[in-house]
Amino acid sequence: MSGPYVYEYPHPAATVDIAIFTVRDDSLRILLIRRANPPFQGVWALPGGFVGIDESLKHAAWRELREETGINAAYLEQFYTFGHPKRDPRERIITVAYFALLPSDKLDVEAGSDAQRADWFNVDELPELAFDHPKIISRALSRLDEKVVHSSAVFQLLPKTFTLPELQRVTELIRRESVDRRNFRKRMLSQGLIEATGELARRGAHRPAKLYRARVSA
Amino acid sequence: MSGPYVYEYPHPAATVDIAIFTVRDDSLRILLIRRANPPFQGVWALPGGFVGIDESLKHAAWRELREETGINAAYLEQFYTFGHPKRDPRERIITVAYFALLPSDKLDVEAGSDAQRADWFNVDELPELAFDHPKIISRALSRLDEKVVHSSAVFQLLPKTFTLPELQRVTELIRRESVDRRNFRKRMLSQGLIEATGELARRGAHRPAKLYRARVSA
DNA sequence: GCAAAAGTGTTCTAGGTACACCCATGT
DNA sequence: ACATGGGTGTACCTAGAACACTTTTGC
Repeated sequence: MSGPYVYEYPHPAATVDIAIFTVRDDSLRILLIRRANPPFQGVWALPGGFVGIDESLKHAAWRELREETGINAAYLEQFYTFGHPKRDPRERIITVAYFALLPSDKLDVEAGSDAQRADWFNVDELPELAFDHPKIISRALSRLDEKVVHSSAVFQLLPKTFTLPELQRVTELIRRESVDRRNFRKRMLSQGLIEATGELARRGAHRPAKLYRARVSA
Repeated sequence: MSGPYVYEYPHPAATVDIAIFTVRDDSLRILLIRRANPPFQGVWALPGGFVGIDESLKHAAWRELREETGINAAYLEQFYTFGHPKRDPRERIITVAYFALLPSDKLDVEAGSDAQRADWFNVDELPELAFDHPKIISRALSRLDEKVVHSSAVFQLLPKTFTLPELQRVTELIRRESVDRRNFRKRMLSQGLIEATGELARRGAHRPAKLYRARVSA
């Protein structure tokens, strides 16, 4: 399995890039890695890599996710493919972009341990980014917003059990607008997507919040 | 610009495929072409082709659209990328799928003239299809459904002016469910997306319908 | 005048929004 | 006791759903 590989016509390279989101320190965060090699050496970028010639796109995305976070259970969804001819200075590279949602309590040491190599950035305070990654992230964020409105994907960003204020906060971080607490509760509880565990979360000098879990969809 | 092209690592090929929709003879139709060469010679398939090495994905999609229909004005949107390693028996091919919406009155002779080569198929009566094109079409249809609910893309399937019953019919063909005429009218007119032209459409032995046009979004 | 499709209004229901006070805890 | 954040209910409004008769035309 080593080159050279010869084709009659020029072929682009294919990669996957992953926007891995989580909620941490009261902000929506995305995992970025510092590029070890040119081009854009030392610049922050989305985790990603080449698609194996016999590897499905989703498999490549899972593999990258595992390599960067140590996690192999997460919500993973393809959202767009970027293929501008000059988006990579080396050669023509088409990248299939995925986003992944990680529960805040599953953050692996691997990613957090070496902030020189990988770090979780607040989506509102992004550093300079390699390639067309600002565009990719911006599209990932708007897709995430749609997801939160029209599906139950938010739960993927929370631990198995969570409180309603936590759920509301995550929603607000993504939607970028705040909602009335009573209306939020009413809506959530009437939709039947969550159920109380019966436990309480004692988290400070105030009344404890009830814990809920996402109901497995029928 | 001729081979051979040599790479250190194996590269997939990249194509675009387009699901081109229109409404015709009271049905939602998709343009298919009969494959002239192996694999799947003689079998119906989505129009599509290889992405030029210096060509953007969207440009490739426009080019294919133009080549197959003669049209170069239409609603065109990328919706998913298919990359299963075995989806093409020849080599690894990753295809970026687009859908296009054509107004019923702009159908070009090119596509209609030679039914041996290209034809408009009712989406409910599709022939046997090459590759993973059934999967691509199925995904295109569900995306189209979402579009119709959440955006004003439907207008792209209609002539510049149209009647409310026509608009309703197109919506019903895509959504696959019928709605009450009065409620449909009320909703459309209250949204302010259409405006009356003042003209009437005399189309048979019955009361003529008012013509409307889509309002350019503010 | 008859068949065929277009046009039109009201009532009911459900979901969304606005809004303010009491409750359980830690210190 | 007090500061902090969690929990709760009502009134209003808007959008969607159900529903039947009249109008205009071509033949």
